[in-house]
Amino acid sequence: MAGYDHRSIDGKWQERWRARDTFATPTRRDLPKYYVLDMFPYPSGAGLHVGHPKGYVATDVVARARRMMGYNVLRVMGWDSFGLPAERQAVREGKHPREITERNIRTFKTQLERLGLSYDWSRELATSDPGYYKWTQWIFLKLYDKGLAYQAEVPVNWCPALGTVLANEEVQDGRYVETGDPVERRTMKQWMLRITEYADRLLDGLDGLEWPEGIKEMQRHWIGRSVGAEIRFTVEDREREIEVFTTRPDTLFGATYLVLAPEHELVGEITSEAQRGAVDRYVAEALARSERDRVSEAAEAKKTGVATGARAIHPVTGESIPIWIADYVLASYGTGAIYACPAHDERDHAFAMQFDLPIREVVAGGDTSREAYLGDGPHVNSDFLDGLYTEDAKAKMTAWLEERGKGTRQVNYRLRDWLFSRQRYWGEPFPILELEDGTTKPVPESELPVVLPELDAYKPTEDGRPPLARAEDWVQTRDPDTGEPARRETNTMPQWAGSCWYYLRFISPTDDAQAWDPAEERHWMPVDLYVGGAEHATLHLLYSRFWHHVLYDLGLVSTPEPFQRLFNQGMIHATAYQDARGRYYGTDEIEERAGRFFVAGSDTEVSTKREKMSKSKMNVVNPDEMCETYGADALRLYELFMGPLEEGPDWDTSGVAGTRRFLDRVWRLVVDPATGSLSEKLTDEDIENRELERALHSAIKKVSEAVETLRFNTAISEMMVFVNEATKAGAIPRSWVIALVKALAPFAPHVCEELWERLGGEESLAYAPWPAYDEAKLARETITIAVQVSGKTRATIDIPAEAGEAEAIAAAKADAKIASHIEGKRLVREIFVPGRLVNLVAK
RNA sequence: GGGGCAGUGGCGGAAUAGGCAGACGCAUGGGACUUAAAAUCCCUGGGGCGAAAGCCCGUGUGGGUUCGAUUCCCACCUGCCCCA
Repeated sequence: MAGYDHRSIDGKWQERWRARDTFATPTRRDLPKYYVLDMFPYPSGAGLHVGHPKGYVATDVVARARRMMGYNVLRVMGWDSFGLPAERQAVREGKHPREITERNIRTFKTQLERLGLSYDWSRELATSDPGYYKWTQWIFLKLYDKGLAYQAEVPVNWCPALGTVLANEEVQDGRYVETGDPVERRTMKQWMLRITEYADRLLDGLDGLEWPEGIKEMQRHWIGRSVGAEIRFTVEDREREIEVFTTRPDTLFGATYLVLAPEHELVGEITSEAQRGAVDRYVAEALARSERDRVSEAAEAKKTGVATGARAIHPVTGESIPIWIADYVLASYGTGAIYACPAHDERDHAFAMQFDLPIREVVAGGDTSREAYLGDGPHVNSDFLDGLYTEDAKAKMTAWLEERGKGTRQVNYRLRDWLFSRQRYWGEPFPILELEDGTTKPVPESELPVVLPELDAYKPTEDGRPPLARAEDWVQTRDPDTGEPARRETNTMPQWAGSCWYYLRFISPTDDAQAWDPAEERHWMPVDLYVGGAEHATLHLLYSRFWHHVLYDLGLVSTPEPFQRLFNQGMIHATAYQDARGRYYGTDEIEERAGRFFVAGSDTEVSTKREKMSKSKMNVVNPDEMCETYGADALRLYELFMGPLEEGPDWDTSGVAGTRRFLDRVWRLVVDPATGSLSEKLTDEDIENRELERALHSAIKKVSEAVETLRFNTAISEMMVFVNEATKAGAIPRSWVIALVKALAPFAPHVCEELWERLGGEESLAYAPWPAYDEAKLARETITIAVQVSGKTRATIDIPAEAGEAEAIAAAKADAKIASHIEGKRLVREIFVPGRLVNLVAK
């Protein structure tokens, strides 16, 4: 046996950790804390593939290393277990969603356990557990009490086939992306959360966070704060005003017409009789198009629109200008109306050209007859703004409007309030009662949780009410305060709800009396490191920050922000094979012939494409098989060795064989493969091997830094360098090998525990002190530097590390090769870069 | 359409306050050991010319700055992500 037997060792140590409760969260409070968190998964029926554990392995390395460094570590895992897929699977299999969910969780957990991840499983939680969602409902009541939850008639994406509202991202080209069922816009009464009230706080809070700059930028853009003015135009011959929002009040003198969104409430009222037919037709057409389609057109694309026949009074000049409707103006942004300044806005310019409307330049610097000029410049044709540049002109115009009551400074957001209800079964019921007089009333805290009723069908009712309406006995209840009849709310919360606060529940997961213990919360929060996919950049991370800010305002948590540091791991890719009809095939169904790929035993040619690993693309690799063949440690190591954590490289199973070979080499440093006892090479005597010792300290340093920087791939290669050299060495001090085993332990805990035990270590090395490195041992006495002649490297020379400029240049000139290159030439410059090179510039 | 990130051997990737391009691993080829294989160990490992020493070219393309550019600047091409 040239290596170790992972089949017995993996199981042995996983069993010991379990039996000894090795990863129980520490209760002592005199150590610095470290809360490292994975974005918890939705337990789908497909199980894990090797792409999933990448982030979990990274956080496990951090958690294990931090424990050895003397930190109190909180390391936990749970399940985002409410959601539509389980409900659909339940319908297909004729089972209860709870049953499906529990089965999927068992599969996920078994798979994760095989990887030896150091979770404190006693803190496991699931958002669909009544003991958990009791507190989700409790937080909803806090939002409700604070006036942040309200019901409103809002336009939604309604899918008649599914009988539910869909999120914007689930709809494309008027169809549900998964089933292709048509989706229509419909106005319905929905629960909304007033996230817009926190827009500024969510924006400002980003500044202090250690998040990838790109993610912060995405959140800023999503919130989309813009400062401008709301300006009131009077409709000619009517007692009506139209409010428009603009970020460029400085261009008001360039306004030559108004545009209303087709849905604008005044459209019907102000349209002239002559235009009514055209307007009605246009409005009907516009409503059929999705908002996404309407805004996705290029700014200079052909515009459509219709004049209403009405006119408005320019608030500054008193001029009469026409009012149009056009679908490039959205009802949901600003006031649903704009004034058009075609000289300085691309869309307005395209529109004005299309319908031959006047273009009036008010900012000098471009040729506005040809295209909109968006740059800055002195204002012209603008009366009291003439000569001013944009910034000053904006301020002056806004002040002018405010003084005369014709407008106000206004901050506008792209962010909308959060549509918070779904017409589904498998979600949190709202703790809300509807009384006979039509008013709503929260369920008292003492009555929580409002438990999901048992149902045997999960579709909406025949008349289109949500599935919970089927539970008549549950819906019909009584107001616990008055005993009067009441009806329960039959909508459920969206999947985002449970994931908004799970990191807090991990602090006190089994507490029945409170959502979390305040003293514990003060100890553990904020999350020090949060690792997960970038696909949650806006929604999940914005929603949970919103809830957390509210909880902070209520004095329920001690920090305004939940996640101090965020890191996005990349998604692993693999080759996917797809035929002309779009069907995917697994690797085992494909054969290669003459450089082309075919479905095995057929003439069906398939194309190859690099895709994110996914069950639906048939390109997954199962981690269980990797653990079976190569062991959990080799898999863990490869997940991190394959590239930087944020990248998404292609999976290559032979790479796992490579990391396994490395682990076998480590094993053989300690264990003699012939005898099975400790290697004869290990010695307790001092050894003079500066290079090997240097490699050891360099590896320890690199790994120590990686715990902070998360650059694991280069840290692993540094350990490989040491092991390669140690393998060649005749004898190695036992203490050096012990230091390596400790540094490698967070990556490959099973084999390292076993080696540690054989080397005489006691209990577990999970809490063994982290090895120190010595900068002095990293220094070299003699270094090799490059010698260039006119910028081209011609030789390398060995010089003492502390050699100065004169010494180095003299040594360079003394080199025979260099001498031949500079012979007969004049040296015009001599450059010395300490530790790097000498460059002799010769002519 | 806008913004961001990236492009390095057959492959994943290393190296940027500008300083020996290709660490480490995979795949490849050769050798040792072996009856043989597996495993292990050693060597090779961007391209071209050359017997060799060595020389020339080479980090998407084209320019620029510099003694010196994978790294900085400009333009372009390609890919991915986000937004629209």
